Amino acid sequence: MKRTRITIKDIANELNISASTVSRALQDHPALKEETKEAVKALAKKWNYRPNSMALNFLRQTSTTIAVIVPDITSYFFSAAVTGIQDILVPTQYNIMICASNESIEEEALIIEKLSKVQIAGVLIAPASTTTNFDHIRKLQKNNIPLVIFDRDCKGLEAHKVLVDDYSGAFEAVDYLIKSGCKKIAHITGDSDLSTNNYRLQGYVDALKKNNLPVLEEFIIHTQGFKHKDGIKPTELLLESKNIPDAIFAVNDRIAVSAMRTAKKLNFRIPEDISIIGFDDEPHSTYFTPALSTVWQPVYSMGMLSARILLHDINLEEGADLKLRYEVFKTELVIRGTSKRI
Amino acid sequence: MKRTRITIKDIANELNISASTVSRALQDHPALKEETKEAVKALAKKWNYRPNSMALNFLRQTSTTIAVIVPDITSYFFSAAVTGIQDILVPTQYNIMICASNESIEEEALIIEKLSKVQIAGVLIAPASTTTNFDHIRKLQKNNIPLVIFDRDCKGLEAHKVLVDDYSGAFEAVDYLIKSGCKKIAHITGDSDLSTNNYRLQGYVDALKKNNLPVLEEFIIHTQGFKHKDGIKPTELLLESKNIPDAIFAVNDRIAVSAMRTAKKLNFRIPEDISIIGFDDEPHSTYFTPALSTVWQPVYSMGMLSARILLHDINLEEGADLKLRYEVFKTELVIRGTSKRI
DNA sequence: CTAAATCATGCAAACGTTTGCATAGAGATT
DNA sequence: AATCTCTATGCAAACGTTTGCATGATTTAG
Repeated sequence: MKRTRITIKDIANELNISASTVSRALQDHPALKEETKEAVKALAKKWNYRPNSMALNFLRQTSTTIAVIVPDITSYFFSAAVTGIQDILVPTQYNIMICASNESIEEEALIIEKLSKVQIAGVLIAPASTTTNFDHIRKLQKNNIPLVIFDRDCKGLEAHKVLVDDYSGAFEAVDYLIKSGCKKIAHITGDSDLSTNNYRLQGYVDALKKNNLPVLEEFIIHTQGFKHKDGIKPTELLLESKNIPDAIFAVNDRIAVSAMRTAKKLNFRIPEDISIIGFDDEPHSTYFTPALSTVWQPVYSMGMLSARILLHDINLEEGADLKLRYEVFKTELVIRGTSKRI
Repeated sequence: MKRTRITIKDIANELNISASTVSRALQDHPALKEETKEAVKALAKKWNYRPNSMALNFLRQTSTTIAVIVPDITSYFFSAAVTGIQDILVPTQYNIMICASNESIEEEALIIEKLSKVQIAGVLIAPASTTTNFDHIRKLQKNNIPLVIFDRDCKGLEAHKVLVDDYSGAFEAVDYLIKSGCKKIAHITGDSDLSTNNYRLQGYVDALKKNNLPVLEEFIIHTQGFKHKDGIKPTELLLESKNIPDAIFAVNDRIAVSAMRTAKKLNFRIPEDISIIGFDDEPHSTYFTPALSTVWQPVYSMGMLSARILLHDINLEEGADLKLRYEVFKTELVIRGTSKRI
């Protein structure tokens, strides 16, 4: 009981005309008699004719699939970005293929390898935190596949980029902490291979410097992952040391949240004894007690703009000269309960 | 500077043999001379030949794309399920296309409409909460596209189904609350069109009955969405009424979390004055104070099994008789700080 | 030494659609 | 009546690969 789809030939046979006429009729070709067009369209509708997309792809040698590569779809941050991408792409003819690299450059390279087998129309990528070598990404460019890099920068790689101003986001947060009376501000940062982490770290350092506060190595703690559990040890380290900080600026909300819980367990009052500010503004961050102060990122807009830029690139005529876009979104400081009011 | 991919014909020309021989050489056809095969393979490698997947798809009239339709990729629950699906599908030849219905039957139907234009190998779907009519899903079946429904049941639709035992998950949670001394247990439930909500409600009701507690209509509050904000009003309603409950069993963690915050704002102590149990066990639920008691669902396993069942169905030989799978996963009650110890 | 069997390879069709070019028929112009 | 110009349609190639069948060359058997 194998389904055989209606083809253009079936319609042609039924109406005793050629396949080309049917094809043209369905495209409203001006050279055709109105009568013929109508007959074709009527039968096509009656028989529920659907063009065979695989024949089309084959003919044109391009597919209508756009790939999105993100480090982790489980995190709110990337799933919100993907939502933005979808909201732009769904109304178009393009379909979206979402791939997760699990923060691993190896998996990322494997994904690109697999994608290069199926032809794709374009790629949106937020590189893995371990991606320091861009050969696999360059391979896409060599194959003339339109590409947009978002959220995380690939220094030295020329491509469309849509980023967030992590530096000034971090700077503002730390500057606020200082203005609210904190003098010993620690920073829990992540993998130093990652551009976003570095920009945030730099913002932290510069805010201290600007306010004539010392930059202490013991106050900068590196952690590996982005998950809640990765915030526990660093916080214990800070709060059980001799030189206890009066504020923690965490690289993201998850770390901030577990710093909060760890501080509470160690009987610190928030924000009286220790202020905490995160980064991301995940939806549940408001619901903690006290509610988390954090840095909001326009992640949905970032997804949308990335998708728009990619679409534009894909639809560029052959010869047109390509102008690389470099877009940076501003963050917003959201002060809630884990930091003192100015 | 348009890239022209190496084709089988290019190799054939270079070696002065026919395209068919090249094709067979690459497939290790036994009738070919070892010598020829090696020459072909060597050149294919040297020239970095990649089979044209669109030609293949066209020839076979099937694609290697599997679609996953979920109500919302932003929620931890579905993104974790998708991760399970990916972990099964990525090592195969299949590619995954993820689509979000935004809990809307209209968008869901639109997605299926769009998907039926591109041929797809199979579909995994967690239906939207508003999906009460299954015509669009049946259309897939009519087109002989393998299908697995997961997480949410479509009563009356015959298909592979992979679900979670919401009923007993809810029953156990409420039974626990009663055993811990609660006598006036309220339930914040969701959209009554949704199978999972109904099973949870039924489990709640039956647990009360089994323990000879009255089922009070005023203790069953319906809310529309699944987001944090949807839990505020219902909780206020409950805690500001004349008959104040001593426990709230919430339909999911997000609602539970906002019930928690609302209760705290109204100066209830948790769990002394009011116990709270959620459903889902999202990663951040542990990090609230007190940590949220909840019902864990094996969502990752559910995703994996769904993908495995779909793969099996896709690879079924033409005539083989199809046996519909109906799998139900057990939940696990996770008692933390928002409920009293027994 | 001829016929049969085996081996290695080529030919051509098929998948569905589009599109440049050709052409049949009708009407208009000389 | 011969030529020209439209108008409406058909023909055939192209996209890359696979595969059943045919075929030429070589080896083996009788």
